[in-house]
Amino acid sequence: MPAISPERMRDRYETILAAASRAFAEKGYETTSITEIARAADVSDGLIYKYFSNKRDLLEHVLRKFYERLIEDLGTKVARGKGFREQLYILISEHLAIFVAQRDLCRLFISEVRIAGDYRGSAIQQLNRRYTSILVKMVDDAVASGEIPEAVDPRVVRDMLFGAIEHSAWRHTIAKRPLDVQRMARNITDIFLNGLCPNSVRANA
Amino acid sequence: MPAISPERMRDRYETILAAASRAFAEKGYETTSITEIARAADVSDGLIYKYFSNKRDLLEHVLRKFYERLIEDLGTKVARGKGFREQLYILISEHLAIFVAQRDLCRLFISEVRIAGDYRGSAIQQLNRRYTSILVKMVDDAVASGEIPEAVDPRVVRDMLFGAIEHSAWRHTIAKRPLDVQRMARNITDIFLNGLCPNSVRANA
DNA sequence: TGTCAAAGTGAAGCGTATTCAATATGCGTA
DNA sequence: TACGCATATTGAATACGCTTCACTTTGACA
Repeated sequence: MPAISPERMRDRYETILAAASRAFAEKGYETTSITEIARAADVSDGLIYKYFSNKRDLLEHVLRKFYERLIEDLGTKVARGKGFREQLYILISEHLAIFVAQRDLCRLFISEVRIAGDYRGSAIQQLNRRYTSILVKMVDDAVASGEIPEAVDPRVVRDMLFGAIEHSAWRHTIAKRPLDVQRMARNITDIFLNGLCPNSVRANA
Repeated sequence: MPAISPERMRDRYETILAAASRAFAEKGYETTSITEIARAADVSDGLIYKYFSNKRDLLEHVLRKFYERLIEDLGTKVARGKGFREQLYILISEHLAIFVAQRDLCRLFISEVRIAGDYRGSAIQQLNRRYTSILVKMVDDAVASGEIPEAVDPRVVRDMLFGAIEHSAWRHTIAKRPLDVQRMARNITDIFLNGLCPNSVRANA
């Protein structure tokens, strides 16, 4: 016999989450206080702790919601491409586009999630796995179909590619410089596909 | 007419800096308190604020010292290589090696420096510029000598390469998995030089 | 050896996350 | 419709950590 209907509780949860999302995205995690979030959601400070175990947990829920949508979107969009080369371009440009469309949440994710000591094994890491596995599968398929050499390790490609994209986008994010998604996506795709010195001997040193 | 000799002040400064460096590297920035650092350096809490303007400033001095040594080392080591390909391999493997030798300070750098709102224009960013300019110069020279095509934008390469290296190393850092520097350096160098699909048509979409 | 500018102290101030005892609310029931 | 009670909700108290500041100690120099 609950004191309140499940719908209302769901409402409260969503309201707090939305308020936190807006505040964190706008002002950053550290500089946003629980009191501010509480005011924005029109609840008391204490109530937040009935819905979330602490401030960090609140952040995690915010980013989880954000990430979940991303995965769906990327999966369907990449699936439309035919062949490895086209799919790679789509993945890169879509990933870059997110940095433009959701700059503040991306900044929040990169600056706050990474540092968490408990990232390993966290729900967010699970989501990251699913997100990046889209690329890993692409590379696996391309190796199987002979589009790219067997020597290529999909996990190395994954780390390199997402690192390259995020670092490139990050620069524009903090500089608040506009980011030409198409151009950058073409640049990155080109280097990944063809390298800096096409047609040269493999392996060094 | 100073109350104390400059040497002794220098000593105090170094002692506090060393204590902070150890503590931050070991426990992280947020979880280390000023009181802990003060105790480790055998001074009072208040004195730290005579040498550093605040906790963040203390962190910045720690990372600056760390970075300054890196720049010197990388510059001289890369200069030993002959030609772009060899120099690129050296740069990548040396950069990766730092993550192994100085794991904790690297983690501190990546997790704390990036997020700072005042990163742009900071002393640390200046150092980062100098560090990455080693690669930019390499690429400029390689373009000039015809080793790589003119179409390649050195700044794109810079962002991609350092992003790729750091992301790859980061995974091993947080997982506390050992990192095979030679192998990873060869993998990364190979993909950057030759790409995933060697000998194919340029540009997509 | 005395002076005093500066090094050094540490407790108080302040801001914020978190807890908890008290209160208000509204669902289920008669 | 009204009552009982589980629980949603409150907000003041607590805890903790950075920072300040009024005061004390030190030691270089005359």
